[in-house]
Amino acid sequence: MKQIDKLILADDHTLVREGIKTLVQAMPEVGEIFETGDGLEVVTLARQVSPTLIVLDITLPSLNGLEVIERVIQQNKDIKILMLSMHAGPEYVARAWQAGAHGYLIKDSAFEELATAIKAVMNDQRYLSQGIDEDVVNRFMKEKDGLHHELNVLTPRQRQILQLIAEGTSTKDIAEKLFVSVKTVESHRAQLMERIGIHDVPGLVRFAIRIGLIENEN
Amino acid sequence: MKQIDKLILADDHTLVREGIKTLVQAMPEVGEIFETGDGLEVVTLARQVSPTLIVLDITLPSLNGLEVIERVIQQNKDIKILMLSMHAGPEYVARAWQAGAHGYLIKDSAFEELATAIKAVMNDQRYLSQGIDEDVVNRFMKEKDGLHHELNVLTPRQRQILQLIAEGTSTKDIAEKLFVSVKTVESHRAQLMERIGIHDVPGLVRFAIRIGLIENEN
DNA sequence: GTAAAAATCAGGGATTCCCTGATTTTTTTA
DNA sequence: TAAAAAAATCAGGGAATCCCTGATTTTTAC
Repeated sequence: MKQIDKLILADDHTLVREGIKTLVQAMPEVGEIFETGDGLEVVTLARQVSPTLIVLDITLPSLNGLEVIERVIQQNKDIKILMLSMHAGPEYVARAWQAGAHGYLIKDSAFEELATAIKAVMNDQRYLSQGIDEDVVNRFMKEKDGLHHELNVLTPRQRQILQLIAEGTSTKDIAEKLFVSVKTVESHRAQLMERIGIHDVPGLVRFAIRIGLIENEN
Repeated sequence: MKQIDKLILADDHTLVREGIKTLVQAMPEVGEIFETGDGLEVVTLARQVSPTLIVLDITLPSLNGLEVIERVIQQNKDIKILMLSMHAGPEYVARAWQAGAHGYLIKDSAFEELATAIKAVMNDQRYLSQGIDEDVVNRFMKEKDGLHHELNVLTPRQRQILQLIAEGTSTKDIAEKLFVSVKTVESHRAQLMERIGIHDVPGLVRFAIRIGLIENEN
C-alpha cells in the first residue's frame, strides 16, 4: 500500500487525540504525525506540511471540520481526508461527503476498522463506516437545495407526521387531526423511518431535535 | 506509588477507548486492563474482577456513568473512580462529585494529566481537572434544588429505565437486559411517567435529553 | 402522457400501552 | 428496633400501537 509520509490528526480532545495517535503510530505505513485540536490550525498546518492524509474530527473549535475539508481541498486536491465522528446519522455523513471527505468513520469503530479505512482512502476509494446505510446517505445527498436539506429528504407529509410524533401526538390523534385513517399514519411513519434509517420512536424524537424540527429548550 | 493490579476502562466509543488503553498501558503502575463500552457491564465487571481503579466516561449506554459510580461503590467502597468527560461545566462535575467520584478529568487534558489524576486518586486525594473552577463547582453543589432536583425525583431504577427508553430500547429488550418481566418494566415506566407528569414516550425522550440523561449533540 | 413519487388504506400478528390492582423487598423514620 | 413509607416486583385484560406485506389512488416530474 501507499506510504503515508505525513499525517495530520485533528481532534479537539487532547486525550482522545493522543490515544488515537499511538494507535496510528503502530501502522508501518505511517510516517510523521502532526496533531492539533483546532480547526483553523488544521488549515494552516496543511498548507505548511502538505500531508498525505488528514484524519479529522467533525467537531472542532475555531473552524468546523466540514469547513476545514473545503479549505484544505481548495489548497491541495491531493490531500486525502478521513472524517472521524461520534455521529452515525446520515445527515452528518451526507454533509461530510458533500464537503469532500474521502472516508467517514464513527468513533464506535475498532482500531482495526480505522486501519482499513485509512488504507481504502489511500487507494482512492471512499470508505463509509460499518453499520451506516449507504442508501439512506445517498438519499440525503440528492436533496441539496435549501438551507435545511436534512429536512428535504422527507416529503411535506412525512415531515408533518414526524413532527407530530416527536411532539408526542398519538397515532390515533394524528389521524384525526389530519383527517386520514390510522393505517395511513402508520404507513407514513414506516416510510419515513425507512427513509432516514431510524427504526424506533425515541430515535425519531432525537432526530427531529437534531435537525431543528422541534425544540427542546431548557 | 500504589500499584494498580486491575483497571477497568469504560468508554462507549471503541476507538477512543482503545486509544486511551494504549496510553494507560504505558504506565508501569498499571497491570491488567479490562474494558467495556456499556454502563451495566461496568457494574457487572466490577463485581467480577474487583478492580483497583475504574476510569469511567460520564455518558454510557444502558446505564449512565453517574449511576454506575453509585452502584460500584455500594458493592465495594475501596474501588477508586476517575471520571472522564467531555464536559467542563460545573453541573456535570457537581453531579459526579455527589455520586462519589474520586477524580474528574475532562477529555481535553493531556495524557500527562491523566497520569497525574490517576496517581492522585490512588493516594486518596480528590482530583479535579485543570481549568475547572472549584469554587463554581462548590457553589453549584450547595444549590442542590436547581437542575439537580429534576433528576432526584426519580429513583435509580426509574432513571435507568428512562434512559433505556430514551435510547430506543424496546420494553421487551429492557426486560431481558435487566432480568425482570415485561410487566415490571411497564410498571416502572408508568410510575416514572406519573412522577414527572409526562405521559408519552416522545416526551420522555425530550425530558431525558434536557436533564442530561442522554446526549443528542449537534 | 407516461413513468415515478407520494399519499392513501387494509389485514393480521406481535408488542406496547394503560388501567387496576397486588406482593415482596428495601429504606426511612419514629 | 419495630412500624411506616417507599421502591421494586409482577398480573390480567382491553385498547392502541407497531410492523410486516401488499395494494390503490393521486400528484408530480420529465
